[in-house]
Amino acid sequence: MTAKAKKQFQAPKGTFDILPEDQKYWEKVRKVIKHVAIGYGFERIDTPAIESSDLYALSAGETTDVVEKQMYTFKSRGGDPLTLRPEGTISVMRSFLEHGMQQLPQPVKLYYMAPMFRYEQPQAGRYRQHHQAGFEVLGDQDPIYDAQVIYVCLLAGEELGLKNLSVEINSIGCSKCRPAYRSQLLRYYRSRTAKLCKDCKRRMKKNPLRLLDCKEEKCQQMHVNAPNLIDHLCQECHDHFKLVLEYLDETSIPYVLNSHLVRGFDYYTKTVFEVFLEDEHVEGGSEKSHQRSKLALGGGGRYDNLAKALGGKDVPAVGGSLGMERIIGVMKKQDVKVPTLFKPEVFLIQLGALSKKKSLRLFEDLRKAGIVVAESFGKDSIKAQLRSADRLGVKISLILGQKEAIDGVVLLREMDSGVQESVELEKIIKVVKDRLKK
RNA sequence: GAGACAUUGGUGUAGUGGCAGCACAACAGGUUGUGGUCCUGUUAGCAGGGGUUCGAAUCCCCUAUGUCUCCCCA
Repeated sequence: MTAKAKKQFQAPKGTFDILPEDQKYWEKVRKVIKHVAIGYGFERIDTPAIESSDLYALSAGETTDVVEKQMYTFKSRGGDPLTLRPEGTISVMRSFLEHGMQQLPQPVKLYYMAPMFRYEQPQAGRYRQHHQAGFEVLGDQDPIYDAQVIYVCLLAGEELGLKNLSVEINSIGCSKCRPAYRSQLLRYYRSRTAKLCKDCKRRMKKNPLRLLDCKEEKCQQMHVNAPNLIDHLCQECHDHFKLVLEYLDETSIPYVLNSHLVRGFDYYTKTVFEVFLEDEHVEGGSEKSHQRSKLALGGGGRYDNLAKALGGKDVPAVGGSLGMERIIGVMKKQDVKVPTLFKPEVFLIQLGALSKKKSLRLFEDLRKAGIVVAESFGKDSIKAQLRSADRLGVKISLILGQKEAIDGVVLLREMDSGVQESVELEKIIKVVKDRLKK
């Protein structure tokens, strides 16, 4: 490939190819997510990668970063503008309402694994197309499902062999108590606006709850005395949150309350949470670098108002999602072992025109018998083919030469010892199977 | 949207203004139809464009991509 062609045809910025060598990680993650989901009664749902653009403006919040500047939106011929989905929850709710799933036994538990699209500056662990695995429980307001969703997210990580996972949790109230809190918060900060950093001034207008999350030291000093959301929850939200925590106490989940935790979408109510990896290898060890080392693997929360925002009836719901790229990144970093996908046991070698023709049939007979076979039929020298066999680490090579093809036999070579014997073609499958058992 | 650093064969790298080298990988050989180790050979690169210079991988500018801070998020 010339340099020019390479330049011209790179994968688009912030996207990447998942190459064969990495597929084992993806396969493992998909398998474990599916296993955990099914174990907890979640059924698979797949929604389109495109949705009506209005869907997101109505639900996620028009002023959220994602809706404001991270969506891939385009005109569809003659129809409403479409958007490549930036997240999964909204599509699931849209589908729930569209297909009248309120008529099913409640709650409806759904899971998905799908690519998401956001226009932003790529960095490590942050892409324009990334994959999320999500769990949603729709149609039930019981706090036990908040706890279950959190548990399932963490469990998926643990079943994948990840260490040092933890959960941060908070309640951001509901449409009854949050507005009141918000105005209290604004009152507190309004007198102190001058001292706030540039970003916080913007946050005051856009999303006051985010003020609490600021990392600037000066701002943080102010946050200490700011009104605390937890103290301003209405009775219902308070009781709900208390129960969520009590249920979590029954699990082994290491959770931490974080009263500053706020999530990026407007549709969240009551419980919000994030799954983190506590990184042990912090260089330098300063407090700042320690904070940075915390990597968010996923998050979620309750979204009781989403259905209404989409024009449906009240559907209380809670869900969470995990970033698959980030999980795989941690698996590699923590050196989690995953099985190789293609591990042939037998290698079929052909020599000469006649046996080359016959090898296709023999290969298929072996495969049909459940034996994992490999070949390099395109190479004609026995040397090259044996080298391939060796590289693949097979136990047995079958050599079908010109002589053997005529005599109706095949040579069976044990790769470790180099011992060879001639076996009749009709018996070869049985013999190979016996040898592989040893 | 703001700032910093980076980019040399498929991969990892050396080369600070004077012949682009090394290792691994890949491919082909090392005399009849036999792998690993070894030996030989082949393929393949200065991200793209412009500028300075007798001469640029090297210095300057622009672009692209990557990485890291912010912002935000998975």
